[in-house]
Amino acid sequence: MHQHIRVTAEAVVLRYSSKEGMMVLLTKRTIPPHIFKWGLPGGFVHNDEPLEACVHRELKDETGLKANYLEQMSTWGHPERDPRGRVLCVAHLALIRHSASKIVLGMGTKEAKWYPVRELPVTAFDHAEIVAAAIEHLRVRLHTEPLAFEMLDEKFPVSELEKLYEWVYDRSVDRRNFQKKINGLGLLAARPEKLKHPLQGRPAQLYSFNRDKFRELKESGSPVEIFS
Amino acid sequence: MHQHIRVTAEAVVLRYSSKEGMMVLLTKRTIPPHIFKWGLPGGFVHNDEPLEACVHRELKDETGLKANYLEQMSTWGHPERDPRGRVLCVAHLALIRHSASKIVLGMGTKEAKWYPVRELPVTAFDHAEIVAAAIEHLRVRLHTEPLAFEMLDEKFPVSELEKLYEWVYDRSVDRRNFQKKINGLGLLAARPEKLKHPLQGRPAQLYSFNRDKFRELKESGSPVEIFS
DNA sequence: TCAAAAGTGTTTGGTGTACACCCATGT
DNA sequence: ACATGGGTGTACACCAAACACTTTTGA
Repeated sequence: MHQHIRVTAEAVVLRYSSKEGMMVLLTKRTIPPHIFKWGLPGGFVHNDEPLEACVHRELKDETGLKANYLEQMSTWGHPERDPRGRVLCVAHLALIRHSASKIVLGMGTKEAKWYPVRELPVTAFDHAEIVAAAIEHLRVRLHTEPLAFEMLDEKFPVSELEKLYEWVYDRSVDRRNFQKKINGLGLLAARPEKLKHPLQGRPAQLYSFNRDKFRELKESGSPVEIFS
Repeated sequence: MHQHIRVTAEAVVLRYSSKEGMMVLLTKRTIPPHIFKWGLPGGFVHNDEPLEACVHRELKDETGLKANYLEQMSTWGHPERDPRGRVLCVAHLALIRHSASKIVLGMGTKEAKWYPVRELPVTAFDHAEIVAAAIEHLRVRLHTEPLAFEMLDEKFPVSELEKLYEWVYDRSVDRRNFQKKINGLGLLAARPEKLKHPLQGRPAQLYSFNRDKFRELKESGSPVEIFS
């Protein structure tokens, strides 16, 4: 008996801004099956290509974007998930900064668009499920891994970080306690400058993520809990 | 260009006992590549077979065992990981009770054996890495998921549960605090009987895991932390 | 001067952690 | 009686949670 299984690598690419919330990158299918529905960027893996390389390549081709962070998430292998036959999907989680998320379509490329994660259009295959799984994955990872900083600008006000966490965990957080906790860990480094021209209100102090400090904490044994 | 990628589903099958610690099930390869080295149970996925079904089938065929718990873990896709060509491995974590872990070889089946996780023999492919990843996976999951109970007998003394956690997190835990924490959650139900014929010392109270209570806690919103 | 967001400190309750003695059994 | 593991309670420290007023800016 000969095995015939095809494999795709796809990515749930997320960006966040306090204004629009969490958004996911989708591309419009131009061929059947599921023609004209929206799906995850990705595609068939080349024979000699690592999975992550495939995601990067397809993402570049389809949208011109470069993920700031990429990790494998889960593999979707239900035999009936694709009407064309057996197609395995190795799903990835990709994060990108809002400021670097402008889509540039290549020649003859399908349409691509950012959609609010909580207001998806009609999606192809099991891709809506995969997006949901990605958010669940984020929920687990954000407690202990500094993935939030992969979505924020290099310099950001604390409130932006806080709102990201509020979005992911879908609850409000006390500003003062949040700041205290984060400062207690020493993971943020204050920048000399402040946020220029806020839309309203007092300009916020800008911070950047102290990656070295995080590594240090992590290696010092005790588990690091960024957010509870 | 035609895609030619083969796919295997394999499992890191674990059992635990306080006497021997965590052990992993390995099978001895009888054909090249890596002939005579030890590898994970598993094999090529049938065209119309779900991934988990494949793991169950191969496990049954190769060792006569039935996993008590099975979940997908990660997919290993490096192009050079198998000298025969491109072979993707969808790795799973499987748990089994020590009392149900006696290997029964089928006809003409390869040799299979339990090995202490921290004293592996010479392994095939990247399987040693996959075992390490499984332990790491357990470490993350055991904080919040009741997977420990999938490895213990239906009825068990608290000390057995405690020692399992001590093994996984590789540190000692205060008996009294552990008991208090677990009882506080109400996840254990005392059984009327006590452990018969302990090797030494006072017979321990037996408990069983209260799955309904766990579900209830989980659904009541706040995240359940079984162990910190 | 008003609206909007940012910055800051104290109190309190709950929980993780450290710690020591007695109990039940087999030998 | 002794060795071995099982069962239990208390004190302390720390951290998470609740909570309100002042400051800085643009309009």
